[in-house]
Amino acid sequence: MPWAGYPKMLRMTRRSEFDAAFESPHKAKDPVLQLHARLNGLGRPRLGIVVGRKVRTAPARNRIKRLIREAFRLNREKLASGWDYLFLPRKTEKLTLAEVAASLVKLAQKAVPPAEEPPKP
RNA sequence: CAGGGUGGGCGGACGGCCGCUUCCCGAAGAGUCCGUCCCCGCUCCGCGGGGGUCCGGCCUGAGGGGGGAGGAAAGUCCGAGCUCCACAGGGCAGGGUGGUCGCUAACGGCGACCGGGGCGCUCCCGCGAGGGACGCUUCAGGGAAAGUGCCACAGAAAAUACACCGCCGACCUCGGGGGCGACUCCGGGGGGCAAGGGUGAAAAGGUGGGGUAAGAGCCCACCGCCGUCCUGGUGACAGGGCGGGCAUGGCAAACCCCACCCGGAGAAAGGCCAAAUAAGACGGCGUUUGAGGUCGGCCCGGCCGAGCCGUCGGGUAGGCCGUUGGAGGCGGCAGGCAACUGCCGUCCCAGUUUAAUGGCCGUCACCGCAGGUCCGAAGGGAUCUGCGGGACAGAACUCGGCUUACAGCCCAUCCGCACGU
RNA sequence: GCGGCUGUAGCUCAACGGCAGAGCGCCACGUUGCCAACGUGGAUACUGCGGGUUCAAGCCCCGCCAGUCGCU
Repeated sequence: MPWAGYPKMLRMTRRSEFDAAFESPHKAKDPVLQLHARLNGLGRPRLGIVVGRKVRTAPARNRIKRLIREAFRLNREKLASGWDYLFLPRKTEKLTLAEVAASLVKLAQKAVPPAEEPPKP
């Protein structure tokens, strides 16, 4: 069983990090999610989530974030290290973990060019 | 019985796997950062350099243990604590509250009481107007004889009352008739009246009688109202006696008046550390004859006070504290109608910051629908199987309320043998 | 966290507390061979929602909802 934790070092926490990810050219989207990916030079992947006020209530926003976090956590093996992954939800109602996970993996592979994957330190 | 009303409570449980956050313990490890220890130098406080890693702290951390959303955490509508503004002073302006008494840290909250309004196949009294009892319900409920303003349309008239239809023909007068005459009859005018009609949300007390030409508080009785005194009550008020023929329409959630309350800003408060630009340019005001500040406006007084304001240009926007033990929860006893309070015992119960408290699965319980079986006279109930469902909503300094949202369940009480079956 | 403003016909806006209106748009008819323009007539609103005050509320008061703009 691979270690599937989600500590703070795997999260994006700065305003500047989010702004940089939005400026990145590596983008992909499908009906469920939208992804902005960016090289972070840290040798590990990091996750950022933005759920707008369009989703009215706080519990609904939390639900979306939790599902995306869970999908990220369980599928980290399939993601390229050294990248920041900023996700935005496009579908906001009746989400399931399975569809979020499928979308997340697919978009990550689509947005990140395999050649640019940095060597492990 | 179903189904409702009112008040109160709960807001799924258990297990498996994988995670998040915080606190504590901590095998072991590393750096040589700080303290400490040793040596050396300098002008003996101290400072600088070198070294050791025994001890303490910091750092990393296998593993173990404890805690981890709500009744509304929400809206931000009130009230406080707390922090800063030197103290939080006076007046104006502004805002808020509004029956009384109490509770409270405080409140626009809560409790009890008082007083209005509305409703009743209800009851009692009265010829009647109406009064009383009971039950339910509702009220932002100070002041309208300080002032100002408004009251559309309709209507004759809307607050100095008034006279369209109408009623009267006592008094004055004109015309006509009858009678010898005293006088009398008819019609009109001046005039008298406000009972009836009609309008309106509202028509200037009401009912019954007397009275009159007709009428009218004109007079009387009762009901209502006003004034005054007495009694009871802390009080709002209540009850009673006496007096007055009745004045005082409504609106203050219109301006306003009265009483009481309110200094401002808010944890992005505020404090500390680190990092970074620059001692930037131009313009204006000012240094004891005082700029500016004292986070809403004006004035006065007091205080601080040498810088302040505008435009352009540039830099940083990271960490720690505040930050969770409190008007605190639970239980018992006592006081009070109650809100609530006192005493004793006991418990420690989130502390995040792109923001934790979760994800998936299973079992049970719950609810709805469909079908079967059983019980009952029936409405229904019990049980089994299958399918579906699980609300409103996420702490962000902390409390007390208010308001709003909410699947389903439980308890108490009331309506309901029926106008649902 | 603190504060302001707005909500009325399909759209943009009016309305001393007294019967909710204007412009554009829409519909019908006329005009034209047809269309546009023009002319005539007409429809369209539980004034965001729920209460209250008042004889009477779009307007006054209270509570919600939605939108929008600021400050730090």
